[in-house]
Amino acid sequence: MVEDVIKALGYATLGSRLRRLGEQLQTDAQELSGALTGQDLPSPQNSALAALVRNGPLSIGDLSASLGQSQPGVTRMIGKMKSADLVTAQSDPSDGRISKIHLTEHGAARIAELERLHWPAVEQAVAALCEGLQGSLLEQLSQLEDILAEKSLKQRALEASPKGIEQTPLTTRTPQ
Amino acid sequence: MVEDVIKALGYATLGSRLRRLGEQLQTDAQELSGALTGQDLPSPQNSALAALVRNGPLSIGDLSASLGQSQPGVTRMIGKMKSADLVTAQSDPSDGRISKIHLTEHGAARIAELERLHWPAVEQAVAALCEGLQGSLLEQLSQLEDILAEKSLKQRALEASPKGIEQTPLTTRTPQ
DNA sequence: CCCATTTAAATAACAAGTTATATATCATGT
DNA sequence: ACATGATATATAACTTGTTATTTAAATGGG
Repeated sequence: MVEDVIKALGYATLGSRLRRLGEQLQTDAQELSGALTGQDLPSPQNSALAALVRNGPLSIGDLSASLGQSQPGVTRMIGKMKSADLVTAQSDPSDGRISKIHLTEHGAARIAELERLHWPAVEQAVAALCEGLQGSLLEQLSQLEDILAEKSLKQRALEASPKGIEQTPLTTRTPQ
Repeated sequence: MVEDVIKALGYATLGSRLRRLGEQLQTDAQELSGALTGQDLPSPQNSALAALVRNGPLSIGDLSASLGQSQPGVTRMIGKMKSADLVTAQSDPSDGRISKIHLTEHGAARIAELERLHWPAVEQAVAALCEGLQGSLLEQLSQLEDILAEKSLKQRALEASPKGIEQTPLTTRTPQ
């Protein structure tokens, strides 16, 4: 058994640790979603859909700010979402540089499904995961890592509520 | 002003949020390190060097477990570190499949510098950042995001201790 | 009115992670 | 002792993030 260096170094490697845990959570959440809806939506596209349904059509720049990631990254993601017929771009009549991203009918339908099945389930499962966390950030991260290592998010969620999961509409939620 | 969707959605997008914050912290820490040592070491290679100086020569597999990332990822990173003359590979005499990764003289020297300047500074700066965090995981993350947005890790660290920063050797630290 | 600057998005090149698969060596059972 | 299976690493292809640069459109000063 080798030690977990990232964990052992504490604050010196907090960035790597957050990133590592975040990647795992994203993967786990996507798996859970796949099990629930039968379809697979890449995790970053989830947030983009949420941004659009919450705020209406947005420019690439607004999406970039809203998701907290670089403009070229958003441009590429939107390109994929266009190919998947989730969104379309319409250039702004009052400013030709701006490309407003709209949901397609298919995209809106997909969101309805996500709101019914995916989003509340993931939120509930992750909230349950975090329920008992206590102490400093490092301590809470260790607890979270241990919990996740023991049993996957998907397993937990499916055991906790194998059938329907009630919904809280994402559109009306306020930032915390 | 557009809202921060990842933040607004709370537990539903915790994975993305951890990842995003982790990436920022890694970048910030690398910048701080650059300012202190004049050299730039990619953040993941830092952890690999730490693993090697703490545990001695390790196989690719051990490194993979120790860093908590996939074997092919480690193989590629070690390839870059070989090119940078930080490590060398020696195949294990008792098992030809195993490739033991050793520090080069240059790698060891580099680590000595990191132990003197980089690692304690980053640890101290990040610890200071996290000092006042309170509440649930989401609350602590929000606080951390706000603190970092206000002033970069590098700025803080250089202001707090513009000259020398005392060291606590990484090799003798115990996992928390 | 036109040139210079600014701004929005697109493109290119790179980094660092992933999974799936191939290759090479070791271990084992008959 | 050799064929079979297991294990360690390497390779390939992909994802998703980044920065730097290019292109196209809008704005503003002279």
